[in-house]
Amino acid sequence: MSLSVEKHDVFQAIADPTRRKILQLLVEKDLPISEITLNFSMSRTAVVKHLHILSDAGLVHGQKIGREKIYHLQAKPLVEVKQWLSYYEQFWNNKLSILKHVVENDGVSGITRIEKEPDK
Amino acid sequence: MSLSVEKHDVFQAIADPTRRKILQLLVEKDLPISEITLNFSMSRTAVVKHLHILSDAGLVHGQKIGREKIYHLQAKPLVEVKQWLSYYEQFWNNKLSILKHVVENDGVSGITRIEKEPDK
DNA sequence: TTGACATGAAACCAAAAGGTGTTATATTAT
DNA sequence: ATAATATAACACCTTTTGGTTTCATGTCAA
Repeated sequence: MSLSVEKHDVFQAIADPTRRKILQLLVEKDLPISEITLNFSMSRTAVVKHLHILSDAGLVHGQKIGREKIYHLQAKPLVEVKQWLSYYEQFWNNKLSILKHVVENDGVSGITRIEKEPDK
Repeated sequence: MSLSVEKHDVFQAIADPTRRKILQLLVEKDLPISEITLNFSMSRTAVVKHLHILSDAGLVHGQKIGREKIYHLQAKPLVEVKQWLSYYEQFWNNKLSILKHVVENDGVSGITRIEKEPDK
């Protein structure tokens, strides 16, 4: 009953290009299913399925108004992805962070020549 | 032939929990396939398939040393996800950013009561 | 009230995903 | 040389995905 039942995983929800495009469309403004569908070359039914997946992940919310169902973007669940990413950020930012992490965790293999190797 | 042929999409690569766990394992240290497999209850062949997908996305790199193939984490491709996310960050950070965006893009529907509503 | 519109819901389908097991090959330790 | 190890390469299987079409239902406008 809570706001985040999330039957579908956020990571899986954003994995599909079509769904990412839907999110992008909803950034500009809320849209009914029919208008969302206009932006794709697939059937309305297919779009609806994507909307359901996005909805299950908590990324959009559809509200029925009259005969239309207006979808609205809800970006909050993306925080989970953001947090997951932030953990890995140190591994592409600079090699010193990697060294630090390796030393702290006694990992050794693979880190052969760290010496120089200019950033990037 | 370039370093980023990326047959597989990064978004799709990180969508699977098993693959995310593999990345996590490789954070600590480089590992051969056999050792990676020890962490899962699936066959080595299945793990190898996940490694291929991660490799196609540029997230790991396997180097054959002797009879072992040592896999190494390469976080850089995650930057793409980070950038994609940063675009949406404004929509969960504070409502003022949303208002700003809406005004700039003439989107109107859906933004009903922005007035107060304390940050978070 | 009647037709057009917007969505809901169901049945169906091909292809991709995620697994399995078997067999072959290269490498290392004895 | 030989056995054990580590991986590669297949063939095969089941479930999930992403899509389709068809039909039913609720709502709005004339």
